[in-house]
Amino acid sequence: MEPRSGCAINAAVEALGDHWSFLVLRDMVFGDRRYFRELLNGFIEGIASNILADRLKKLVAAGILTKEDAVRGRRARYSLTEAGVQTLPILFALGNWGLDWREGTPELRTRQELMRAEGPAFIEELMDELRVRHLDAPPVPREGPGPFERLEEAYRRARAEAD
Amino acid sequence: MEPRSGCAINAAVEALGDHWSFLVLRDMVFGDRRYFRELLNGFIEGIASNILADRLKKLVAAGILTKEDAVRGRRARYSLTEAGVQTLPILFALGNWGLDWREGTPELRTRQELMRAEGPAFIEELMDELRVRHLDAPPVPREGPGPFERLEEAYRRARAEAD
DNA sequence: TGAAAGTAGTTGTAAAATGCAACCACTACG
DNA sequence: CGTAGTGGTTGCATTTTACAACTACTTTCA
Repeated sequence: MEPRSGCAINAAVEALGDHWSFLVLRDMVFGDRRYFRELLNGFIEGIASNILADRLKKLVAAGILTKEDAVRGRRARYSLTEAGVQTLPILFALGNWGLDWREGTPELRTRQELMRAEGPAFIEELMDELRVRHLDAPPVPREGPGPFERLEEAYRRARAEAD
Repeated sequence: MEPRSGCAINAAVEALGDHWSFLVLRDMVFGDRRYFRELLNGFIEGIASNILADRLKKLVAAGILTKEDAVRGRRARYSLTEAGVQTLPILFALGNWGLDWREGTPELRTRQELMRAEGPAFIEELMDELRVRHLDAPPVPREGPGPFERLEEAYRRARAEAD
């Protein structure tokens, strides 16, 4: 596909900018989903299987994901590439905007609010953890819970408070 | 339009996430274009007039833009709302990603490279300037050129160097 | 070994979005 | 009054998306 221009913003929009690509990345990152069925069934927005298949194919072609064990009928795992990991700041910026300008269920707001409260260093921490999970980077030496665990924890606390 | 979920990322994608909305915002912000024809003729990617009309209408409906002087035949000016100004970090994140992971013409890379080099404070400065231009905020007291002028300058320097 | 359940998709068809070119109603200006 | 410019709209062809059913293959377990 020929890019419509040499603009960096346009390049990102062409690679990622449709209704589903960002949501696929969101679910891979924050839902830790890496298999076709996992993604298909996990989507709160309800994606069709052919659209998911198409988006995964395009994201792989664009170098944002890789696909392992590509044998038909066998569970094939999708992983983020470094380019995929680097989309996290975009997801954060999108979520941050949506948090201010659109309503959201209290549970779903929690994640974004925590990320915002923790600041930019937290985004870096999440990206490092993604490199461990998806790119076989050596584990980050750390005392206490990792960034995703802290998100989970905040989520549980918010739910407990809501009761 | 019913949102497909209460997720903040999904909210942003539904409001902004199609091939054109981000590019309209980009041209309004960085190209300082605020009129229909200006946008229509200015697009390096070549947008159709009905698509531009539709996107502007949707962005107004979503509270991201406002439209003044809406008399048919008279120049109608579009302005960013505060929600629109707040999309700048998203544009920055998209451009930053595109800069690393896609090719771009040297001229167009300049803007993004400067923004990256100047850091997060520069984004804030740009947003303040947008509030002056679009929201009638009082001018920012400042010695020397403003952030958009500095972008222009860097752009000119890059072109001069290329020759 | 053989049925059942699970895997990643594909296929067919309808609906929606997009792209293109021509056209429209109005205003500003000389 | 005529011409150029304004912000669009209209009609139609093409492309993309959505939904549901179906396929080919593997794994599990009796």
